[in-house]
Amino acid sequence: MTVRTRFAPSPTGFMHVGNLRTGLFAWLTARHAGGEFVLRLEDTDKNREVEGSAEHILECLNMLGLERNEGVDIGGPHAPYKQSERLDIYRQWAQRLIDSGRAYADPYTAGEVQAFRDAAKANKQAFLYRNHRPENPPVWDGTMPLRFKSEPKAYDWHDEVMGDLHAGAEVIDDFILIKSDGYPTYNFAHIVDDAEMGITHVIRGQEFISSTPNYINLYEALGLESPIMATMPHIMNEQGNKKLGKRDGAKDVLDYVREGFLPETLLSFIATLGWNDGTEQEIFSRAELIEKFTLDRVQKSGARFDDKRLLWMNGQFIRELSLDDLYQRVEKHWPEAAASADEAFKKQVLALAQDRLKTLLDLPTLTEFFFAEPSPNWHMIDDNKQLGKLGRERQIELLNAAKAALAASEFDAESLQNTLNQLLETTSEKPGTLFSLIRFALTWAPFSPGLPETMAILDKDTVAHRLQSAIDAA
RNA sequence: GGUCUCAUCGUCUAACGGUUAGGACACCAGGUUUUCAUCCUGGCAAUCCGGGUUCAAUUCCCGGUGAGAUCACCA
Repeated sequence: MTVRTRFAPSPTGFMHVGNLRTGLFAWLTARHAGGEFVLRLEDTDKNREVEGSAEHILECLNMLGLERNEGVDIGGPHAPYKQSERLDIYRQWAQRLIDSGRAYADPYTAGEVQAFRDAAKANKQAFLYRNHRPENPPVWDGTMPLRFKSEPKAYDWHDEVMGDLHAGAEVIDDFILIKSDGYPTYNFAHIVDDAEMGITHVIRGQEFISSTPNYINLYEALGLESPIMATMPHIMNEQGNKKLGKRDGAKDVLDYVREGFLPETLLSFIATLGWNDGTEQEIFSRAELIEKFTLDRVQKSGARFDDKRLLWMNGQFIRELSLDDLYQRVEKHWPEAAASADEAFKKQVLALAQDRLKTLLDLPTLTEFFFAEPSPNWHMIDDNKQLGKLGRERQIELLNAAKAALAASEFDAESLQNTLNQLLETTSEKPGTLFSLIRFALTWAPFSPGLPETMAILDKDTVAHRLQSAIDAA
């Protein structure tokens, strides 16, 4: 049997990590088994539809490299993959249920149903429509909701993640199959589509666990075999007390990319949020995930999104990149002053910055002074505990000595290190003071790469010029 | 309120009856002749509670407690 999974988002807004992870795990399940992955768009709620969100969903999947075998963007043997274009299909399946006496028209007004609901609530009971099932429902003419005539009973079923689950007959109800606007509900449409499309593994969020018995009841009524179920635990918000959602600060996945996170970081991070391979490996490449992912190692409990860990992981991935690869990716992130710099120079700078980047957005503050002459700010030196007590006269004296020594030095990093070491001896200063002083005079930055490397890239003339500027500004 | 699910360091997690309860992030300390970072070393820190079953429970069972989900003409 070919494993076929699907990701079936509704175009009602942007994708956040919770949505995306469900899609990722469905994709991984298919890829791991050498199966097929289908993208279906569940656009049956025209009121909540948000323009542009279908494109956004595709952009997210493409960004992470979750390619499809069939789907709304590329078509396939089960097209269309957009539910709003499959209305005839749902109507045919609905007719079967009507014919077999398992569906009926809902004659109540919205207000009447609401009254039933309120009564149940006042009674501290769960609302069940079937307690109000009409004795002689009218013929369904498409202007009122069509409901499933359920056969309440208890169910035991297996879930690939959660294990063996159970629910009593009291959760089975007559849910709506087709709304009065002619569109099917999720509850009906997804079952029809999964059957038509040959989906073998239904992978979805925990919020569906309590309605699963209803789905099984419908599968039986339709004479279908239930697919394999896999329920993903929720990703929780930062406080850990609520499922992550748009209203609680869940971020657009694409925002992470805009903030300088690598797609491979996101992939590895989201995958390991609730899944691991049982070893002590912390970081996974795309290929490793495909090779190692199995649903039975998905965590049962919800997990929180930890920004600190994401930041750490991004740094790890950045450091593993080749210089050329990293260079391509930071193209849009250079400081403005770097606009006129040539590629060879920028690559030298980038090589020094690579170990310091947590996100690609860190690049400007880390490299600005390589491209533009910084303005001297002697407060930085005066405020430094070691340097401050040196006194202005001694500071100038040391900078002059440095200037003279460097003027006579070769300008590769190794020679510069030797020159600096000699200067240490002739001035009898500690590296902590002498090197810090020179570093400030050259960069006027709170931190920077190593001094010899920095000077080598800056070149001899610039170093001489900046030291003089520092002395002049004192 | 009914129903369902879950429960190991602050966080993400490993240990499918026998371990000094392991790893990672974060945090703290030290090292790599300046800073920031990287890298290395070390440290802090957990089995929700109470009963069982067992020679032995993080692990199995029961009961609490806590947390989450669901009870829509949303998905």
